Amino acid sequence: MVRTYTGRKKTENKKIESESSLNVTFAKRRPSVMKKANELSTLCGVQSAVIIFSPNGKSVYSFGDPSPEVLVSGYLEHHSGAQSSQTSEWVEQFQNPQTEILNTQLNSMLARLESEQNITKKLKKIKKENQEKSWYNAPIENLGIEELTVLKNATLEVKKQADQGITEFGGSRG
Amino acid sequence: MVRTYTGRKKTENKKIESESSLNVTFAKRRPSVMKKANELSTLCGVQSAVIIFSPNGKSVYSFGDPSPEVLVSGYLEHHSGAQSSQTSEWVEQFQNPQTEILNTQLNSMLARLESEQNITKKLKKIKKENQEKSWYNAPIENLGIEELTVLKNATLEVKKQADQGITEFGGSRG
DNA sequence: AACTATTTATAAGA
DNA sequence: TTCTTATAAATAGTT
Repeated sequence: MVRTYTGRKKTENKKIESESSLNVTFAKRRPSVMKKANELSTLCGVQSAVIIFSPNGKSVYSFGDPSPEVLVSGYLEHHSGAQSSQTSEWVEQFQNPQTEILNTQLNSMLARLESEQNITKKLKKIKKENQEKSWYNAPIENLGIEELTVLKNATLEVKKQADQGITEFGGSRG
Repeated sequence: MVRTYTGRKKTENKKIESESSLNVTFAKRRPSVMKKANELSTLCGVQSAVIIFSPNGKSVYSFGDPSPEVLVSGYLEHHSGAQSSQTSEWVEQFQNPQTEILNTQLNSMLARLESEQNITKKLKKIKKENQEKSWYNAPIENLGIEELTVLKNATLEVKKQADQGITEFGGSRG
């Protein structure tokens, strides 16, 4: 048989023109970026977050260890205080006097946003999805990064709520 | 000669115990995550951001197309309004009535923080680093993700300021 | 810090 | 579009 298939070619460095292949590439690469970030967090015990918008800009995908919002908050806070002294040294910002005040308010608001999230509601949603898809019974290796994030966060939430006597998650059993 | 080297072993899935090898792994993997995000942005024309804290938590590395702050702002804004309908559907938050008000204030503050950054100061810093390292003369392929980000952002800034008659960047010539 | 054997990630093709 | 496969990249352990 004649074999015309030659495997992947070397990388370009510009936007993919064909919209269909662009979407295919996006679908393949987006989970990989998040997976890599997750591995880095796990292997090195560091906090990381990834935020990616879809090609049409209408949806956003995020990964965060801890949650993206918490890490984003920490990121903004970090930039308000001591400057990092390594690679990101070139990021010069939030240095004006008034900024400190603004940042205090900002963090306060982020904290309020955080606390306003109803954790119980979030857990109900997760539980509902569990019943529908039962991905939690699958081998860890087969889970997507989103499911792993849910699992990790859910575990933390459940542990947190367990201390308060709330045990709604995982209560269903036939 | 006897060859005892066997190449890389299969992956684990837990935190690296040895602090030294943890740092080595972090140093190897962090740039890769950012490179992948940058490729995704370039190839697919999408917005993305990565935020990674160092193992000691004292420094933060970031990549953003556009800048991390802008994208973070967009991310927070996105979560305040319409819910994404795809993979990140499970992210339920910022849904309370009061949240909308908070978020408007938040975005307003972020905008102020943005504008308070002195772009000229940033460009001076970049220029100084250019003179010290001259990475801008190296082939694009050899540049790290941080330098590429600087280059990209600097290009945009210069273009923006050029419209205003400000041309401080790139003014030195022996 | 530089070097290789392998493991992963993927661009195309079927 | 999902699956397959050759090849490009990433990287763990070694030196």
